Amino acid sequence: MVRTRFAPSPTGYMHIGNLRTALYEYLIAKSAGGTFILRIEDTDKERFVEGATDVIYKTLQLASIVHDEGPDVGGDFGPYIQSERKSGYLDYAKMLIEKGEAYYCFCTKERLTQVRETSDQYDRHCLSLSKEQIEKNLADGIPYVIRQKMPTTGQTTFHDEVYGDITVENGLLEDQILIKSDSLPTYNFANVVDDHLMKITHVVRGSEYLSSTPKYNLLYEAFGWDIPTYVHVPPVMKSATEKLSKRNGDASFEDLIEMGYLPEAIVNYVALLGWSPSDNQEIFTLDELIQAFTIKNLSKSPSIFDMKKLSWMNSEYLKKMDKEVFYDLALPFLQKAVTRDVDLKLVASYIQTRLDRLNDIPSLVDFIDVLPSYDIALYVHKKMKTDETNSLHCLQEALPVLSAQADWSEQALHDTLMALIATLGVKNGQMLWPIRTALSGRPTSPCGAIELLALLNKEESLARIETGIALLSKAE
RNA sequence: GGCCCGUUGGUCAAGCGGUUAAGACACGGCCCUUUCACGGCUGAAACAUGGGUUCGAUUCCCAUACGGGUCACCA
Repeated sequence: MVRTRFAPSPTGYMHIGNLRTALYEYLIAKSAGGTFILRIEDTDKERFVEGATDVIYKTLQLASIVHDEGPDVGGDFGPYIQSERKSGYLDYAKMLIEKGEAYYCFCTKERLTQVRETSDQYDRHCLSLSKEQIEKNLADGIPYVIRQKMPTTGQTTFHDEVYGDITVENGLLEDQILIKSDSLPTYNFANVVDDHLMKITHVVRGSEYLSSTPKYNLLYEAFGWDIPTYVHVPPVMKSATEKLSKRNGDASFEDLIEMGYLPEAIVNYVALLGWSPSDNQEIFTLDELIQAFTIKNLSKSPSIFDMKKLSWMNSEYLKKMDKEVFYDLALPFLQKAVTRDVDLKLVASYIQTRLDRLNDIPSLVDFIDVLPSYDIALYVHKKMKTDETNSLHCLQEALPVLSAQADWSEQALHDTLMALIATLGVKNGQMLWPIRTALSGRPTSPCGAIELLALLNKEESLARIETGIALLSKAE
């Protein structure tokens, strides 16, 4: 039975790399029919941020990465918040002391900084303390930490599913602290104990933990516990040399949502940053990801987050979306930009295929409310064979005909204009391009001249065409 | 600095000793279209460098370069 866990520390910010790690953990579990667990690692009191756990719940929920066990949903291996498991860690550390694998250390911080000036490792000063001295120190209430006793010779080799076998010299490993002087466990220690107690089979985490993994192994061995399968994943980068981070002000998952990206699109994109399927599929539902996911297709090297490709993927999701669903999503954005009485459902159908993000909607449709001031150079279009002069002419011809038009339906407008075009002997574009321009005041619009006429009402259409005529006449 | 890891087009990436070195994003061109977009077609663009091993290296080994990580009573 595969069991994975996502073990964030609540800092109030869920960056993309974190999200991806959670996703991979989820996928590894689910692709094997296993269990995905959420555990909150809050052993650092100083870094605790109020409400940060909620950010984690919210993000996972939005991303549809649902945990089977966790602080909010419970489970057989709780509590799932480390600060609530506190007493247990000390007992386990003492177990190690009895086995001779760990020892009390009473060194002061001052002494430690002094030691570090001449050595890059702790000098094991307290390892040689006699039993009596230790008892006395303890009885006197002298603050202590508990350190793991590392072997000084030999090597430790561990296996990682993505990086392969990695070997390090034991002599390089410091006697790391297991229990801090506040009696709380360090992250590394709490991790090992909890992963074992929660029966975690696959430890999935960022590659920055690769260097400390030998220490983990030694800890498992000291306890006589089974070593889990390690899966280290490379970081998500902002550029070749910078990681994506809060410090750099880079977008978090929540920020991306706020920018108008769909959670499914973000999850899909992020899955492909560092993992690839055996075929060339790119658009995946979460279920399809579960089906397709394999650890062996995980990449070793860092990947740069590309907003452009995310945008593309988001537009793919938008395009595939059911019309009604899209309309519901788009409506608030449409209403933000358009107050005129037009068929917003129709507008939504025009913009659905030409949109990267929902937030781009207002700038696409705000011309409907107010005709922007524009340069008459917009009337010049080489391919349409239009210039200021023939544009003016066509608009002048169209104005009376449209004024006389009673049926303002798209079909009727189409027939009328086509008849006019035939009468005048001009090309379609020479009539339609100027009208489109006069109505939108923009180089591009979500639809063509006829759709625009029908969309805006007769009065407004005629007024805009008159504005166009006036502008062009002035230039003559 | 020691140790560990990484390096295929601008970006994401496939590749697992013999390939015309896939595909996607972005970019250019063409077609379609009343604009833009969508869609279709198409173009340019890559194995960090140097040594080995081998009949043959992008693939294996070793150096070098560059980049990253790690060396805490932080996670």
